[in-house]
Amino acid sequence: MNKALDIGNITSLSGHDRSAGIVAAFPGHDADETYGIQLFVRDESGECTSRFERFRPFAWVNEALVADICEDYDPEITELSGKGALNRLLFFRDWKTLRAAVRKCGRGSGRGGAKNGVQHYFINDPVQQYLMYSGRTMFGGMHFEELCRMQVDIECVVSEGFEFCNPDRPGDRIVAIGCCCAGGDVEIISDKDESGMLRRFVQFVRDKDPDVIEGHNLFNFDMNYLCRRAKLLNVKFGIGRDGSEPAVRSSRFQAGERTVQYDRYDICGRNIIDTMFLAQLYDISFRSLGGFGLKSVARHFGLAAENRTYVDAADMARLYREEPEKLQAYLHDDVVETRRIADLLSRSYFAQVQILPYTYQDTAVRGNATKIDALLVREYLRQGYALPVPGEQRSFEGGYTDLFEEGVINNVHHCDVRSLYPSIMLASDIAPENDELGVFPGLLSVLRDFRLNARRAAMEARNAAEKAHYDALQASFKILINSFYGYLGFAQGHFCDFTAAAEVTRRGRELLTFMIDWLREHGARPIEIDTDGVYYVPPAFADDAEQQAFEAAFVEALPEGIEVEFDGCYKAMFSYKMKNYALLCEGGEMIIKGAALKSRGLELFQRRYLEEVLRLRLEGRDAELAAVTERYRQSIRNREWPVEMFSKTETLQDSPALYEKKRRDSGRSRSAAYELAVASGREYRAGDQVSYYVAGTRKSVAVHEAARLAADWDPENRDENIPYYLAKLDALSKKFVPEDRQPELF
DNA sequence: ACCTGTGGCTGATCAC
DNA sequence: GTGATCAGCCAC
Repeated sequence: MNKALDIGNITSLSGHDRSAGIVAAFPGHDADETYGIQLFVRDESGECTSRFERFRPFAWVNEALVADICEDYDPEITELSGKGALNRLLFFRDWKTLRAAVRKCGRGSGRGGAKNGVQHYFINDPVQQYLMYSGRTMFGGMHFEELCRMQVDIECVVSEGFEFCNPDRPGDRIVAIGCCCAGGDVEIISDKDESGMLRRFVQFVRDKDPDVIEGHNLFNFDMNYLCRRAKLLNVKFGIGRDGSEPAVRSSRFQAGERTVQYDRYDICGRNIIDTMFLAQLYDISFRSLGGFGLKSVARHFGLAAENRTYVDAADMARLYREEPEKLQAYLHDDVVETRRIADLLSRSYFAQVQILPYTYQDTAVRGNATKIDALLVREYLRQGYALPVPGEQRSFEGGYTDLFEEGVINNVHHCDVRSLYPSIMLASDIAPENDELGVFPGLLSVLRDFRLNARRAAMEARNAAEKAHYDALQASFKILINSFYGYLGFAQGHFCDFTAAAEVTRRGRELLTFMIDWLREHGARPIEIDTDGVYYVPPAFADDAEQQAFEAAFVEALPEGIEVEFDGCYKAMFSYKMKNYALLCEGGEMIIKGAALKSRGLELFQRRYLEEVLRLRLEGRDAELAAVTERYRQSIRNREWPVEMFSKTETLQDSPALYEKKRRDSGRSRSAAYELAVASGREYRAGDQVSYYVAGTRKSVAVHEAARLAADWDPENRDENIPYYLAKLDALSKKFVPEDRQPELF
């Protein structure tokens, strides 16, 4: 281990107890019925030892509430120092008592902030409480390869006459369970006797005793199906480390603007990692995934199983009867791909869990601002300081975005300020006003140094495993570092500070304005700016030395603590609107940015058409534009495309039930995706995607009436709306093809 | 029960 | 038709 990366002495970051990694922890009682936590710790030999530690769950309250709670629940009281409103820590004899006491404090979880008069706060999970109080972390000191990981996938058949799986329908059933543990072979459990299969699966989990169970869409499909079948068939699904069955509750997972409603399962002493969630989180930063299904994700990362077998899901029942070996091969490939995707995407969460007072499972479903909050709260707790209550929310101004030139521009350079907001916060000492211990700036600065060290270690790594380890480490830190600014504006954070957030962005805008002025004064032409970067046409340089002198002078002109990176030279740029542009790289590669140019809200044919048009324009081949438009027109008229080309995929932000409620209560407009979801009879929930196309023969149709599910497409009886799609193509062509290059109308 | 932020573009719907 | 509004997606 690189010495510079020993986080053992940075207590605010690593937790204050660096003893061996906990692989599992769950609440329980010892022989004399005292409440506590059962711990499983794996030593260097890989052996797991278990021990019980007494632990009293706790809650923060304001002193005014103490007398009232003491009356009924007899907590032990610790006075906390400092100015925060939550200045007493109450320890209760067990979880049940804590919950009852908290209920007495009033409604909500205590995160409503001062405006709601909230005077208490508690962490609603005993294991998380234990981690926060003890300063320990899950898997501390372990390597990713030492984790015992298991992958699961199941195949089901649907009763005759039904289209969708329903585990509560006796005629439906699981026909095969594929699982793989710790890099071993894939095991397929398949039998005529479904109860027997489930019992064998339970035994498999107990034998292998995994720390983590991974699967693609595991929460909303496989776990759900397995548990419900087990219940229906009266099989005890005791896969917990204490032999208990999984617990389930409805929860929400947020990935950027998308909210996914899911059935959260908790297996005692184990962690569930859903690779579909990880893929969605990945896509927030990269926006490159075509879809979130297993096959689509595997293909995107180049991880598809060799000689992959493909099976039509609707054909599962026949396969099960007639070609079971084909079904098994298919399931085998699914499990292999799931494992590979998890290998790639879960490392960063493994790196995080060694720092955060969270379980592994929580680390992979909870947001960044919440994680920063947990780090701050843990340090205040360790130092015996009171917690502040969040102040009242207010909105504030963001980054500076502007556009100075439109159209095709040759020889465009780009520069950006390295970690703009973190740099501003550190250079100008901007921190939450109520952070009296100065933990926020301390953490930020430690994390930044630490990340630079991790990045260096990754570059100097001697083997692939070491490189992967340090890469995951530095990537996780980067995400955490970038979340510090967002945390200032996060209304539920105990240390949020909207004035500080506004000051950060104000200085950012000021800096960008200065950069534009400098570029103009030195003969450059700024084209487009967004928050922390500028696209510009540099002045004509006689040679490389002149360019270097220009860039050095620019760097020199910037304030202390602000670094600029020159990170791109492009042959051409098509500047369309703010946050919307296309770049042609020196090597011929094209980069497209912006909702207007590459949104999933555009049908595939529109995205393809735009790609072709933008490339021709960037390469100065305008003469060929008319032919491209004409070719797309012909394809629409002649019905040449598969349905995927002109169908649209939308994510339901609300459940169909909530949509209908909003329509009734607040006059929400109709929307095709929801109307189709409701009409389908299938159970949709928030976060599900709906693909549809527009049918009919008239150009102007109400989309919500003319829309059809892509799944119901009949290639023998094509009914896509030709005038409607032609009009869409024409609208696009009018926007991106110059008038003199439009094809002649027929 | 859960939740980082603001800024910008587009298409669909709906009242006028 | 037109403008306002909203939902969805994207940039940073």
